[in-house]
Amino acid sequence: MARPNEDVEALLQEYADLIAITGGDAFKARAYEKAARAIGGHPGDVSRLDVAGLKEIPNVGTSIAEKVVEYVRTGRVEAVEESRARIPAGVRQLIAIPTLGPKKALTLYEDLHISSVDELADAIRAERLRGLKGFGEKTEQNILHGIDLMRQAGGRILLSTAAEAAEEIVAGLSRIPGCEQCAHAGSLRRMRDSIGDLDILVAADRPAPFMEALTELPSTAEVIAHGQKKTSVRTVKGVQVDLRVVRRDSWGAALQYFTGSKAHNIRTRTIAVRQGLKLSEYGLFGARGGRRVASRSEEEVYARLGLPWIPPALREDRGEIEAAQRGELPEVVTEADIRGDLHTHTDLTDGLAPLEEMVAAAARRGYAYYAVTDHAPNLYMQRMTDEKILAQREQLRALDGERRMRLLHGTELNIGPDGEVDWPDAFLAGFDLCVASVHSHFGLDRRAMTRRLVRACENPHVNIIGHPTTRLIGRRPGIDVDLDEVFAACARTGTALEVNAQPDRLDLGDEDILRARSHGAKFAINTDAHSIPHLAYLRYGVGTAQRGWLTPEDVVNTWPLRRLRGFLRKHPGG
DNA sequence: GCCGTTTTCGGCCCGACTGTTTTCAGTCG
Repeated sequence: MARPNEDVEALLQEYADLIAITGGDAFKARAYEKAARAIGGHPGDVSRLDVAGLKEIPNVGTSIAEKVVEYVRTGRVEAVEESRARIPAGVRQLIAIPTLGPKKALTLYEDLHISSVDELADAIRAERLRGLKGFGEKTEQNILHGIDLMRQAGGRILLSTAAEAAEEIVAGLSRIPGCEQCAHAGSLRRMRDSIGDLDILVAADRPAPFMEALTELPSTAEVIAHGQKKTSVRTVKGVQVDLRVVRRDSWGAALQYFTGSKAHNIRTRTIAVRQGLKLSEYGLFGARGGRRVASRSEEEVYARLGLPWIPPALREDRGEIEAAQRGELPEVVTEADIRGDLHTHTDLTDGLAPLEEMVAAAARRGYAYYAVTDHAPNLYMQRMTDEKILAQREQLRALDGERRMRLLHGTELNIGPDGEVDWPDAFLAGFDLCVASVHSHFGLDRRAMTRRLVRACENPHVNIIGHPTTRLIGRRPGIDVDLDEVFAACARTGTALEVNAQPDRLDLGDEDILRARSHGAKFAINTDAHSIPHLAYLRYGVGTAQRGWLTPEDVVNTWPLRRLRGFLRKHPGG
């Protein structure tokens, strides 16, 4: 089984949804949700555990442990199958629509026999929802808007989903004899925030074994096209994968070509033409004689065009060609530059792992420092208190310095509608750093929202604006705010903007980062980890930062601790 | 369904907001 923890998490979440839709015990549904999250966030491989081992995971009891074992052994769970038989899959799709939950979904199914998003959209247009209990005009509009949002995502998948699928496929194909090189290309290699399909590239003499292998992978659900040079499949998770096999001596040109972007490639091909050359996926050729002048590596291809190698994340024709020609390409930040994570949670609030386990996992990543920033009291459901956070601080101080990693005690404050935060100044002064984020009142008008965020920046204790736009990719647009004013305020006050690495956030996104950087703002690339596996999401944040042209100088958590502490004091020039 | 120095039953993160109601259900964080 490929990604057992994620598979099990998805299955239990589905069961929780089905229980909720069928009007089952809400607490039972929540129990499955909690178990799903716990298993998704469990660092070990759950497919290797027996019932007793599984029960040691918090929120997993006998019943769920037995279902997990049943799933690992047989690939299915009888109880889930029974629920699936009662509720069509399309009904479950309905609750993915923002503002539409399980209760409304069941009403739509029972009263109007609606069992897909398309049917729902049609029914609203045909005014079939009129008179349905609990459905008014505004509800119809909200649902239609939610459906629009979903469709805008256009079947694109999250960066993390794409990366995990690609790595699995690359690993599988790399094992085949005759594989000289294998890698992913396309928008995944450029680390876009969502991915349409996967491009996998192999260098080998004989394409056939690789084409065959792709169609036979356990993750392959459907073969879309199966040819000599290209094979396309759809995975069980609905991701389209295009595989191309090239000869080894074309590897560099092919990788460059299939990495894109299209706009970047148009520029490189134009440069080739001006030099009397022709660039294709097979190589860089003399236009007349067709003699191959470069193709083995990307470096060689770029060099022959008079350019340094350009990091994939920059290849969007957003000025990287010109910068490269001037010799002014940014030395973009890499994962190795990051010295610590400045936004993380523990099980004191909604994280899964206790403090000492999160700290140990962070230390294993080789960080020089690490900040714990659990939620503040105004996120009421987390039930934070002064006593709890102070007790955590003591516990954290006791762990400080183990394995040479320094610990910072922080919190994630809630920015209220007026820009105020949870605690008074005197209490905030006790933290090493404060992240402040918008978690409510998403609908303020632009002026109020802008004033709100600027006020947060002006708070002398607020060091980082967490997930600044609060967008959720494919689910919720960012808040309506004058970002330029916020970015200017960040630069003026010494408040960093977060590049939140959670794959469904990636917030700020690349274009906003570029704008913020032009204001002179600083950044912090943070995982917002709620479990140990989340610490590895850092790479998606780094990729996003690279797309925003950030260098280590721009990113405060690449700095040595001493310099970071100076920044956290927010004194001008500090 | 999970959990327990309030334990084997009876709770379960709590409150705000929205839209539909006419006193509250549903959804969200």
